[in-house]
Amino acid sequence: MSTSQARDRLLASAVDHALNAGIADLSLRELASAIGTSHRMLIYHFGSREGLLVAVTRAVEETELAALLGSGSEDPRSSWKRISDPKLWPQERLFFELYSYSLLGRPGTEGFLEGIVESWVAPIADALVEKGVDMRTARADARLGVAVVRGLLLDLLATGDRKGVNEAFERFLQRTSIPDSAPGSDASGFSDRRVGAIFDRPTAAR
Amino acid sequence: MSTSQARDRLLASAVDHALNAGIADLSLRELASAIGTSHRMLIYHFGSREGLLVAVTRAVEETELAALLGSGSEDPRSSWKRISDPKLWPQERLFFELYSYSLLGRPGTEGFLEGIVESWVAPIADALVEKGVDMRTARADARLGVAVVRGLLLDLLATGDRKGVNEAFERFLQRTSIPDSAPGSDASGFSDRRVGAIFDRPTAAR
DNA sequence: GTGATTATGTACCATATGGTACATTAGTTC
DNA sequence: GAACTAATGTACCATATGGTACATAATCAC
Repeated sequence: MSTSQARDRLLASAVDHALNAGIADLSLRELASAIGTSHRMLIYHFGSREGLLVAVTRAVEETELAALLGSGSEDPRSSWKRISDPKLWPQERLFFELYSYSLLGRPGTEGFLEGIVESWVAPIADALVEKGVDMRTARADARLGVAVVRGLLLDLLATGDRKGVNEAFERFLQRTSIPDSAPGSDASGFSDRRVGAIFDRPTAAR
Repeated sequence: MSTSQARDRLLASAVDHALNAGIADLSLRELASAIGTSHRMLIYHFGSREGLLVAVTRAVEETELAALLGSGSEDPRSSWKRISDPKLWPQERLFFELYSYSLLGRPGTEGFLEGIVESWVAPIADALVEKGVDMRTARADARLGVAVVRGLLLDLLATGDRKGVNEAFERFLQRTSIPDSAPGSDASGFSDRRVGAIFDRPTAAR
């Protein structure tokens, strides 16, 4: 195993290829010839097939976190629009593929599930707490929001029906805020007009 | 390929084994020895590895529909309680595994996505419409509900944290103006007496 | 019982796989 | 330019895989 530029390039290519072809039944030789190298080189740089899987898994993990938490504060519609953009579909498909491998304990993907919920929930919940929502409710709401996003992404990837999925997301928003009516009549953090708090990062302190 | 009792038994065993071990990297020989037969027999009864995959996929599909839509009308809490029962986890894990394979176009799982959203959404939406919700809203709400369930299942499978996930689901119910379950006054649409409709497999909007 | 169909066992094959041994080239350091 | 290390190529190996050929047993029809 090595840590070099060559390795980095190879990894980038490998991830890129996995975005389109998946990673399940990918043999070293297939992958190698697809990205213009030899299976010998993959083993040289990653130690083994499993080592490669680990590397790809970590890369996807990081990309996913970055991509889905977005940059800074956004209103939820913008967040959703960005997240549900077809350009990200391969990334998300791969995410779910690795998710299921990890659920099955497939070697090389062990760490993938660690914090896969918490790393999204925590920042969202924190933001809600800052708005005065009690911690318990905030966490439940955040967790629900994450589930909605992931559930709708699954739908979107399967059906490709952006319109229908967007309407469902819209309903989620409508139901979780009290548009224009008396604030304070709902204990939910979502009752804030700026529902986007859900997607704020912790660092986007306000 | 054949259609016999022997085949049925084999299929049942295969599904059962797949529930624990997944189906991705399952070789015919592994599976065969695990369920007490020979890889020769699997090929005899299913034609090929892919044929076996198709059979298993279909079985999982059916089981999933039956298991998740439940029997008869229930209030949403009961439905969720049943669906999120640890006994069903292997089933659901396999469901998500096949979901991701199908997303990747893996041979043998092609049909899996067909109606994978619609077959759940339609009956729920119908129930909502019968309660006076307009069709468009009903469909959006139903779709959201399906996403919530699947999203929370993903969470549950990864974290095993029933308590936390249950709280999130509870928040969903609270927000959907579903009053604390008075049976019959259930506006969630998760209760549906016409379960048979489920099997009229409407085709998905792809 | 006989004959046919179904079911299973044994043995094999061509192929692909992950991994290794060993040699060779390209770069960098001194 | 010599010495050393990183990078790559060639060739190979043991193993596992899906699938097949062929023989054999079991089951059932008549």
